[in-house]
Amino acid sequence: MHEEPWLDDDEQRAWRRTAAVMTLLPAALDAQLQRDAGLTQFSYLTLAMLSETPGRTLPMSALAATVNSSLSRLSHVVARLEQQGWVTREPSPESGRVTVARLTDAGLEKVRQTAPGHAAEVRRLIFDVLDDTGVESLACVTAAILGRLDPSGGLRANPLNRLSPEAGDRPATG
Amino acid sequence: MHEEPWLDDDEQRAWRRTAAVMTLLPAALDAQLQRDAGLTQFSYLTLAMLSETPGRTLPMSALAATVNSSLSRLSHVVARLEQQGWVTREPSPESGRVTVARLTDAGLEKVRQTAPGHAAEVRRLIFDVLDDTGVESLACVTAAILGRLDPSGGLRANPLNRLSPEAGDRPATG
DNA sequence: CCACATTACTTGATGCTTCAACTCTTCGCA
DNA sequence: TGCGAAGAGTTGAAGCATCAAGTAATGTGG
Repeated sequence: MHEEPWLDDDEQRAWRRTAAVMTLLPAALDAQLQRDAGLTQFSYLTLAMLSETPGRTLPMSALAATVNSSLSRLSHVVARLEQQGWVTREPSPESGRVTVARLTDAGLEKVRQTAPGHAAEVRRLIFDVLDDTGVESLACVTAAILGRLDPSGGLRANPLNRLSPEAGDRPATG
Repeated sequence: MHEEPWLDDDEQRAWRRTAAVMTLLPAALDAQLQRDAGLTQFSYLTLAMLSETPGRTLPMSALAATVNSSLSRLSHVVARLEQQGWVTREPSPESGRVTVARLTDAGLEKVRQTAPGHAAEVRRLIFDVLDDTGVESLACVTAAILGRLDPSGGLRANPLNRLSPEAGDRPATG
């Protein structure tokens, strides 16, 4: 913790660019998903996390932690996904106060259709412009910041993101 | 452009962390501004950009480019800022179709009160956990990504962000 | 000099996010 | 065993962003 709150020139430069990326990158990724799949980044991520889970089910709070969201936000989103037929909710047999979300077959199909295009956009916007050192830098810097944002590690710094093929799931484009 | 849309393990790791940062960092910065000043990051940025401009006035479209937003979004936000008494809008004398936004004295005062706390939070969440190399890495990586996001450079990759003191404006905390 | 496209901006509707309030269940504990 | 606290989840309202459509002013080709 410094005494001086202001940023020096290098920090200033880094911060301005970071702020611009934080504005433009999510907008670009959302635009692709909206256009090609009618999904937001968040609802896609929700489906994707379920698709990675054995049994394709997760309690709402576990899912919320996985996608770094509040339970309230997730509840609203899952309600919409349920209306689309991509997710169902059932009371857990194990505890009366937990609700488990389950990805339906239609939901899994939706993820499978959407994933390649999304992965391609992530590659286009991020990894196509970075060499190996750049990727390493990005991993380091974001790890450091995440440590500060989420000191407990309770929220998933590491959400599986449905951008690598499962065994036997390699798509035709791959 | 690769043939393979999927990400390898290193890219995967970098992307997951980046996605988490893009979720959590704006939320954290918004929380600080909301709590301490009743502003969103975006409305703060709008005020801050005006405060940096000679004459504290900018046409709406120039301001929109500066803060990386659509004109529509800016118009709604400026309407709210106008209601708070921090900004006024007047037709430009130079062209009948441009509206210039002007930061009022109250608006400038608001920025001055809000800036140090916001800068401190940016420092706490980002720069306190990065050494010089980390700052350099962040600047490089974000520059590369911005180049792809905004190839024209038309949107400001470089918004002045009211995080460095103006001459003679160094606060008591500095 | 007049139609037409373009630029600059606003507005209203729609949808997503957040916040606070609420229910229901389970746990702790006396 | 029974009561209060904490956990899990939902809901409704309010705020903010986005989108499509609209107005008004200004260039531009014929």
